[in-house]
Amino acid sequence: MPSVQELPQTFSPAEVEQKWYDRWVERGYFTAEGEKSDKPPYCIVIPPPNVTGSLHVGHALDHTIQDILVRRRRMQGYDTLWLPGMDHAGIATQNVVERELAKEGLSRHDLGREAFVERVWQWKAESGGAILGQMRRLGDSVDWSRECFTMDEPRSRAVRTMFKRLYDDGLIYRAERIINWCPRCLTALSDIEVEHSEVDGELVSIRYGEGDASIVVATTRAETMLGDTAVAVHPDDERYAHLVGMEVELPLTGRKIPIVADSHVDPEFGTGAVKVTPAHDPNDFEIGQRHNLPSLTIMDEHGVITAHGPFQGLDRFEARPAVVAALREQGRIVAERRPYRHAVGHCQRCDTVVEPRISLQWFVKVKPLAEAASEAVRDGRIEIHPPEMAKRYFSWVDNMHDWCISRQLWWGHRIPVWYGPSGEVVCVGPDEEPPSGDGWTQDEDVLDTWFSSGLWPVSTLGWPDETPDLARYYPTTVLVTGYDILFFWVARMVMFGLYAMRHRGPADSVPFKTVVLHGMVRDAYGKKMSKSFGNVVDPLDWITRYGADATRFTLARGANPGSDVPISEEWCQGARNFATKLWNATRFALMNGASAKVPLPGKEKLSTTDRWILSRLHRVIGEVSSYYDDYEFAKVCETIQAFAWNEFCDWYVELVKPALTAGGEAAETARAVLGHVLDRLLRLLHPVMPFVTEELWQAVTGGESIVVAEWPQADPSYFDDAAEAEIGSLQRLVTEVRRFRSEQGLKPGQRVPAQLVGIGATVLAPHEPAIRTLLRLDTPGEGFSRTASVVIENVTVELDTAGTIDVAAERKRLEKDLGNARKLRDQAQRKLGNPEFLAKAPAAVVEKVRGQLAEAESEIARIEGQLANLPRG
RNA sequence: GGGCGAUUAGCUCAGUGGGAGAGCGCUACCUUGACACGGUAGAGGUCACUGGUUCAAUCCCAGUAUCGCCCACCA
Repeated sequence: MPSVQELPQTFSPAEVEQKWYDRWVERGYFTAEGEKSDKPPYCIVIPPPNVTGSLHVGHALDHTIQDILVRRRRMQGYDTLWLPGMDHAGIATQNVVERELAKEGLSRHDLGREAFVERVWQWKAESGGAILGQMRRLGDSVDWSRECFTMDEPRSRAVRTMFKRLYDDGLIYRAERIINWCPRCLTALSDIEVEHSEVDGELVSIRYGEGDASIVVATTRAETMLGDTAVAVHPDDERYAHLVGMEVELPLTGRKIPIVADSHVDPEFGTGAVKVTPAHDPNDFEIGQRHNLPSLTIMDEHGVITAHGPFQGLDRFEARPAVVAALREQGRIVAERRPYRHAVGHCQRCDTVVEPRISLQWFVKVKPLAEAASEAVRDGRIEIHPPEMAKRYFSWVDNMHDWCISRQLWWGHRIPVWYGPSGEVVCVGPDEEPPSGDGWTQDEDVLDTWFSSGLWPVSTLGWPDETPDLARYYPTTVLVTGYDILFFWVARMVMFGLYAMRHRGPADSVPFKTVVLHGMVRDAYGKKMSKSFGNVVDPLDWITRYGADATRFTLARGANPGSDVPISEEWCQGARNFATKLWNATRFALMNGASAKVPLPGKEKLSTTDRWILSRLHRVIGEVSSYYDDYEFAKVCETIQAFAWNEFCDWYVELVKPALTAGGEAAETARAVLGHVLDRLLRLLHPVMPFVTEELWQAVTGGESIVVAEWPQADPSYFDDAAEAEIGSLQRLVTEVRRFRSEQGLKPGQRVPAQLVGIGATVLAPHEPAIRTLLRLDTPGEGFSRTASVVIENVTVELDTAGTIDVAAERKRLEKDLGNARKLRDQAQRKLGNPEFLAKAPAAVVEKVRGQLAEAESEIARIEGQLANLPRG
């Protein structure tokens, strides 16, 4: 425990952080108590970061919020479990490792499946270790004894169990359907892994058929016409009624294709006729199903044309202009619109244009799961915060398509299905032996990475086993994550959690009771962070230069609910400055013998100043506690900072200095109050700034650790309106005289003889010594000559400025103030003179306006008095 | 195309049916025995626009404009 002497002059975060984090872990503060605990449980599972890469500032925000919640609950006496872990991040990680291999001139196929996966595990070991180090630097109070990985043995078992159960329940099926395909990653993608963005394309209208039997279709993807198997028109479209049922010749191919009527077609768009390519467009696929049309695949998995003819071997983007050119040559192009902006799907991981493709894949039948997930939020078993975000949740779960879960990757959970020599299909549970014998092979594909993430809240607690942790910590209390993965992750956890734990009944099968969504971290101008823009913040860099506390404070300070989080280095410096301010205030207090170990004297012994700061402290404790309860982290930070800096440091410490210097009973009391306030203040701030508060709290209290200190309680018996009013009045007096001194160019250090006329009759009488110290006012001696005066409420401060004062400037200033005061008075009078106002406004408001009028009038009197006191000339 | 949100000081954002706020930035003065990562004082805003409701609107309602985000199978 550092003593006064050991507390160095400035705060150096690096040493303090390292020292305390190690000690916290050693002492087991972060380890959940588990079944033996008699405390209420509080559990958060971490959104597992991808093993690939390192933590970015978005993680820092996410972790800061979770750590704030967990640290506070720990102090409140909960048995807290913050469960850490990482995600194998299938496609993302595989891509990273493939890129590494490419540097060596190798592809994953050169290594083969087994060696490649081995290589990814190696990568995971290095990269994952770095992430754990970053979490320690941030101060994450996670339970390291329970660390998980989505591909470790227990989690893999959970995945296989889930797959098996869903399969047996008929909620997982295999089918040949049109799916999103990335021709670069060479895998299927789910709907949400496709990002739509607007691109400039070209809309060409092509005439199919000849003469009377011709029809014009419009397309942005001319190359797919090679795979057309029909043309569709709306059933009620009279323009084409005579053509329905006929066939037209498809240009370039010589094939005849039918004209069908389908209500999907919008007669208003384009020519009202659509070319139908069932193999390469999801809509057309459905039209094809409805009309029993053949699907003609004309591209391979790389997006290269396979159709026989002159276009064979061309990439889809080369084929497009080539096809158009060929059609133009035949006079088939009747119109072109270019550029034509339209939305095109891109692979979330590599930005390649996604190609709809018919293939055999595994799907989760989401309807029953999604309905349950929707219901859980609708009926309040899960609360989404901020509530506006629930709309997005509903719009997604209520309109979800079946989820394609198979991926043609090597890194991930291999699908636990075996195929027999005679076409048998066997889904193998985790505790079962796969069928052996000739001809049996396991499915080559792996599961979508979100399949295992969706199980995270159950799998990390030991599911499918009924472990003590699962019994105790499920449902988890809060889930904290960015709104960007509401669909990817949150909705799926709800679906899977409800399903996996349904034996517990509706209330206890939800994976978490509250979802706290935060925004994205942005730069100081609200711009998205991006490498190319050069505005990316590395949290470790800030931690190194300004400390983890400052970094965390900056993030929490920006975290207003429902909006993105802007941060800047300057603000981080400000947060660092705040830590330093606290450091020095504590040093000052300790240097003067402050301690939280001595009990606070009885109220009758406390000065008004003491009672004021205690009143404010206890009100702030109450406010801040409810801000914590409401996930209002920005307000938590703001309120604590404003109290600590603007009230405690700027006023209380300054006011108490004379007493401390003088010694005696008042000093004794002040020391106790300083200790009391710092103790509470530090505890209140600890969840946000864990390190500096620990270091200082140890020095002030000598307690074991602030990590396990009790959460401060607001004690209403300290609320003291009279003391607050009195100090408010004192502050106005001091500020007004300071203003006068500053505007009159009196140097701050310059002592000025003054008398405080009338102070004896006011509540400020006992504060006269403090006022004189703050304002550097000497007691008047021989030859005192009043050259100026400042009037505040019932006190006139008469000053001997030993020279001329700038009367004109002062008069100008006072007249401006007078104008403002009169404006306020007139406003209040107008209201009070309005019978309708008096009749209809609530009594409290009328009272308030009366108060404003009185205040304005006294202000006017004050200023007029001061103007009258101004020396002439 | 559908949905959501925003518009308040130079910047980023709070805020309330009844006298416009914070942080940073800016200006001036100050190395005062905790702190210059500091202190004191100050400047700066028709609360996007237009209508409506109300005794009273920055706040509620409608519309307009601009910006942002999400969803989406109009070729």
